[in-house]
Amino acid sequence: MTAASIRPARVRFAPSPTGFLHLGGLRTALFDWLYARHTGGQFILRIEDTDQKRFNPASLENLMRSLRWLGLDWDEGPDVGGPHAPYTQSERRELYQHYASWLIAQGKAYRCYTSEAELEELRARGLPYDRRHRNLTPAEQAALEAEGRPAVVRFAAPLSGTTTVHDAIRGPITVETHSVVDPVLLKSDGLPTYHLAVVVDDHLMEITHVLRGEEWIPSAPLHQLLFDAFGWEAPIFVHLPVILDPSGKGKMSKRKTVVDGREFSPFVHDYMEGGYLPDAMFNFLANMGWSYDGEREIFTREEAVARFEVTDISPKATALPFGKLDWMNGVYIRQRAPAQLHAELVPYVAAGLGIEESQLVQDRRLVELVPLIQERIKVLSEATALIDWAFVSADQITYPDPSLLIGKKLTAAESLAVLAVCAELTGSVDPFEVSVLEAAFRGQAEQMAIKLGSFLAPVRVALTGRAVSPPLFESMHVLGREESLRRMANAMAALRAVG
RNA sequence: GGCCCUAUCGUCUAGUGGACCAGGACUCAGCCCUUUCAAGGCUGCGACAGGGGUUCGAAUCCCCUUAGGGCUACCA
Repeated sequence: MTAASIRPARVRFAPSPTGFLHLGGLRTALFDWLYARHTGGQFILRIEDTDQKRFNPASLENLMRSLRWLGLDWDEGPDVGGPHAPYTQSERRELYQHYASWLIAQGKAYRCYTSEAELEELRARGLPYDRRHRNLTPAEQAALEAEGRPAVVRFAAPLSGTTTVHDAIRGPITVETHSVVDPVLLKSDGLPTYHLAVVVDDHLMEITHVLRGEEWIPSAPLHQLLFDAFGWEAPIFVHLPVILDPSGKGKMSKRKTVVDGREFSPFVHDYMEGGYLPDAMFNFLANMGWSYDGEREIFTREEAVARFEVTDISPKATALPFGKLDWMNGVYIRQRAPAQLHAELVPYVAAGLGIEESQLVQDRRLVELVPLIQERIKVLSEATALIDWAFVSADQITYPDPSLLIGKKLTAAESLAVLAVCAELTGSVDPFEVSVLEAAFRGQAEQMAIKLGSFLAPVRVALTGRAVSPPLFESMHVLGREESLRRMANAMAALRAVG
């Protein structure tokens, strides 16, 4: 543990509710949470909805649901309240107006009457704002006010010197102060811009560490200048590397993209619905820009909390390795207790089968099937495709390609004979248990001098309709003796029909 | 264009001047195991962007080049 983690940190995740939460945002929230928990501090959720034009009401619910799914619980926030409520910026507008007025009174900010059109003109000529209203005489200002022109409040940034912000990952970042060209603090609609709101709120909410995307680095000097202007101590800045597109080229887009023929979604809810386990996603994301120790990539939440340091985060942008996500999700699925996996699988399988969950929860077949597919699926949503044969009647197993019923190195006649003898065994074994079935079938295969794999192939296809299935004797047991016999009979008929 | 950030296997990463002819993971290939498919085990392919310094010694520090990325709004 380093000196940086001795003090309990107050860390906030401050998304703007303009759309669905994406993986980059979730990673930021995860790091926020990890650091708050590591230091025994607080994790705070704050909603930055100062852009009323882009506000999307659905995004709020999506956001909270996504955070809860990953297990990121917040100590203060819009729904749970806290000592610095409200936690929604649109409900704090008077606060920002007050601080903007204070800045004006101090001569550190001023009202600017430049219209959008005038600004557009400057931009068209490649020029920044020319500070035209920074030093208005009282008479000039009165005249503009009298015209009823809408005004914004701009920061009167210092005109010389350099400004340095300290980034916990990158060290000092220094820029020429004159490059900060009097940014707008208060918009003409009375709401603050991000810059004012973030500084005021981070100070008022006693935030100690600001973790945010590196796209904020360019405006960090402005924020430093604002903290200075207010006479406040700035928090520690931690600019997280951006997450790149899976192709590795460019920032991850906010739409689905296709790479190597596979579709990738940036949205968290697509992974929730796609059958990824929150534990796996947590573990996966924790490896994006941070690493546990260079050797282990699988670790628990507790282990990550114990070890997480903001100064260990890499400054390098990363492309999400989705192949590794799948692998890791598979690892977590295999680690699951069968009973828990069963519970997690029910919604997916019920949906896949098109039946009600209530019809499935008690179904003995699924209970038996879960351990069989546990090491064969990487995401929950793949389960149905592996076991749907167990939930249909014998007649629904058709053999469109009867040649599949022919085992490797066997003729159609031999396969038919295998099926016949297997049906006989199936009908006679007692008790109808996996080990008994296996012993009987093995003995028979040996007697007929057929490799077990080839011997079992016709039976596998007969029972499941496919050449690939969960282990055979267990599958037979799931179906039961009578159902197994029906399917073998049908298969033999299908094979004879082409034979 | 301007300002800023970054640079180790295809990808995610370890590495903070000597223990590195660079370690782990995913992917891929081969072999083993095997009841198909998986899972598991073993082996292999595979990187310090380039050039200058500093130093007895550099992946590690400095500079330049190159490449990628971000920002450049009364959006966040």
